[in-house]
Amino acid sequence: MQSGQLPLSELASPFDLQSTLESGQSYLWWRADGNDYEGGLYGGNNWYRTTTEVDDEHAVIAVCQTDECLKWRSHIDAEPILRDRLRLDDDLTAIRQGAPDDRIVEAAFEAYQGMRLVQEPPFQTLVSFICSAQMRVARIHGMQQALREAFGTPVEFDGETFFSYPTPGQLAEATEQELRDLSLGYRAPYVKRTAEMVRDGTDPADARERPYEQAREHLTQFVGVGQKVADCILLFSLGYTEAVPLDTWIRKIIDRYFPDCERGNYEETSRALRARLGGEYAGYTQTYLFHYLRHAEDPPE
DNA sequence: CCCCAGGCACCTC
DNA sequence: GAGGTGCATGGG
Repeated sequence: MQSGQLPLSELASPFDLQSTLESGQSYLWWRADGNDYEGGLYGGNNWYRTTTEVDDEHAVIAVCQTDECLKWRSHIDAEPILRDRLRLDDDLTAIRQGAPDDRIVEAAFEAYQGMRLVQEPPFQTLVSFICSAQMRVARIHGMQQALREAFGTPVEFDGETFFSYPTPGQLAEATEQELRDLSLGYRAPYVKRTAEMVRDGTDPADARERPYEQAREHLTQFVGVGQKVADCILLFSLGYTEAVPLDTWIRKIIDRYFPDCERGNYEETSRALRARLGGEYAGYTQTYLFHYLRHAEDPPE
């Protein structure tokens, strides 16, 4: 067992673990108290866990934020992985300066200071967002937990047994009925067929070689992936910070705050909102707006 | 009973 | 390419 502490004072910008992991970007971590996505408890001292693979070995990573630092425990040296997956080196000040000077954008950045985009493993993100279609955040997370327990590999950690996220091969071997039994509904065949594609050599990470809009188009070859899900994979896994996924919440936000960006189809509306939100880091701003307006009781005009 | 959730595949035209 | 329809499940 290894452990470490990463002083928050060494980061370029503030950091907030809970909003980063519970803002609907990633469904690949779970809280030690089991109270995922139930809100409250802001202020830290919750351990979050996930798994990773190093040289075909499965490892658990546990992380907890205190007032002064990010503490971690793991089978491996987790610091570089945390730095990467939680984008600890992002300069939020610069990102915020590139965002538009709107009341609603200011309020969102102010409400969740320190929230980062995540950068999660491509296949796991791909499956997570196939499951996300017409589904609530808490249930998407529950589905990923169910997939781990049904098809992942057991990993011992701190005297408990956890499960790795299933590999493409492990998921491809699941039957459609087994996936339906986990309440995946009509997404079950999408997950199975996509897992088969990845197992057989089509790598979602290959999208990285392409410019943004071509990368989005490339990802739609996977079954169950349309433009919106493709944008989520680009934004939350492949480092395309300009990607702006247009889901039901963002469409409400467009109606209310950016009606001039509505262009009647996904591609053009996305392009207009991307420009409106500052271009290069538009997806960062979008993620703040999404999280803020989904929880705000009394949003400003 | 209704409506909705980080939509997509498939079908017309 | 634009526009409809069916699709699973659970919560409010």
